[in-house]
Amino acid sequence: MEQNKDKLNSIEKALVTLLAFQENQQTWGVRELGTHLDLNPATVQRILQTLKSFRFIDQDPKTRQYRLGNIFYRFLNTLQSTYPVSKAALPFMKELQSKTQETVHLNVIEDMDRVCVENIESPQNLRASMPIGSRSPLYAGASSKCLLAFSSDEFIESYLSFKKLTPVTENTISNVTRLRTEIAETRVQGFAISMGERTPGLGSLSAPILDHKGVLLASISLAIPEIRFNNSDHLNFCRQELIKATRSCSETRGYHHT
Amino acid sequence: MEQNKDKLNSIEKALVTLLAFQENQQTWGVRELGTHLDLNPATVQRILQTLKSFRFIDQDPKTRQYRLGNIFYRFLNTLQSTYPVSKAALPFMKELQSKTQETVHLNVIEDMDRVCVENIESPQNLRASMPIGSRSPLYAGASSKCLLAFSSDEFIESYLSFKKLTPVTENTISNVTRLRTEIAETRVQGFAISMGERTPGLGSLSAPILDHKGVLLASISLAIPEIRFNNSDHLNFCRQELIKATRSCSETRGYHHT
DNA sequence: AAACAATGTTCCGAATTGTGAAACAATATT
DNA sequence: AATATTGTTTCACAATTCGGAACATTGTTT
Repeated sequence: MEQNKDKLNSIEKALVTLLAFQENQQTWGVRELGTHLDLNPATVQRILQTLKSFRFIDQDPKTRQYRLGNIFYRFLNTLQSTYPVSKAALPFMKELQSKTQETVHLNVIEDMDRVCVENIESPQNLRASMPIGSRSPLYAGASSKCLLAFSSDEFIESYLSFKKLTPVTENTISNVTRLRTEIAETRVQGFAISMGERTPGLGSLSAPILDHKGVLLASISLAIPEIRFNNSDHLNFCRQELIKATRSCSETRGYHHT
Repeated sequence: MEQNKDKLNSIEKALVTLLAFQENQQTWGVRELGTHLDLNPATVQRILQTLKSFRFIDQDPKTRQYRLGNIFYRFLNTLQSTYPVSKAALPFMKELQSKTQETVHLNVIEDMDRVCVENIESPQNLRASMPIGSRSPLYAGASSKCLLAFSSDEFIESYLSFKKLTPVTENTISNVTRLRTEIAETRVQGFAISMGERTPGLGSLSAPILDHKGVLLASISLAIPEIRFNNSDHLNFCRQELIKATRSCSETRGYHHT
């Protein structure tokens, strides 16, 4: 753990500790976490006790292991008030779901991943699911590709130069050259499309919300089961309504179409 | 800010800083936050910069003010994997929504409030909305009263002895004696019912999920628009299905009905 | 049941870091 | 343009944090 004059080391350790609690390892013991973070167990113990006293961390009485505390639900509420695009997009998403009868979700980029920040599920019996908080890499699925395509050139280059493409499904793009082609196409078309790249049997369409400077804010996406995705009338209708919704929403953010 | 040998002061300050970002004040300036927390501006600045470097905090380039970072969506994902009741309840919630065609939501107690941790919306045009993360006091609405009623006696006494009841709507209970009566009734009936206490025009039913020791884990609730709430056949059907769902779910947690 | 291993927790002297007053840089207001 | 307000940086000093070791608790093996 390297020293840096701009950051408080103690707080840094606490944040790194919190970030250890992920979907792939939800619970940690003190010594286990110490090994993982290269910190002395006594140090970890103190950090965990401080986090626990504020309920950022909870301790299972049975196993004595530590896990994330429920207080994090509080921050979700704050986030949805803080970022105007969520609030702005919701009415357009509702109308879109009403017209298409498909699952609609809103995504943003967070730490080089796509993350879902709002969703409205399809009322149909066969429907797609996209929980708030779910993540995927920026090359798997229409939402991700759309977000990547409408990001700044700097971001795209930075992402492509370091990111190793690991396929999510057999349909995922795993070739940088191919991905660059998709990015270029997406920019021209104004939307992204995919079939089975992230979840087998599930297709999606995605289009961006842009601000008054043309900067990407988020993407609205439709998640469509394959059987309905393969109906070209339905797919075209969905595409048109999606473009309409994202354009209208972008205009509320000051974006001007030329 | 009191000294305590068990907690790391620096980390404590960071956590208190994060907790300042709430729905009622989403953005803070450095000096403003310093005044609010009774900390020197230079101290706050360093804390914010550390939090920012991990993206727990974001700075609006235009206003230079600080707000919560998107990374908190990451923790929501972890939470939903961590707590078994969420995963356990989801199939029962889905079936309940299917049968009743009403909005179903799962709630837990967090910091003396009810907080929504899962939801499945009704497919009907007139439907109730209950976003994940939304909160209310433990005396307003069926979910809250259900959670309170099935909490430990210690918790109930502690809550009632210090909490000032401020009405949410004109139908909210604002009298402690009345609330105690409702708690007793709820315990006997095994479910709670309310009409317009939290949101005008919206009724709800709620029943608890209990573990093998009869300890409260969460409550499953149906949110029903008033027009359908007033249909007694529908309401009775909903109640029966709700009780069935929560009992079945409790049994998966080892609860035994006598 | 006893012995051993592993884990969470606490203590205390040494080492390191965090703090706040003041100055500076950037932006907003008059 | 001048002034006020805010975010940011610097540095000497005070305060806190750290880690090794011991202790307490729980789990596993014999």
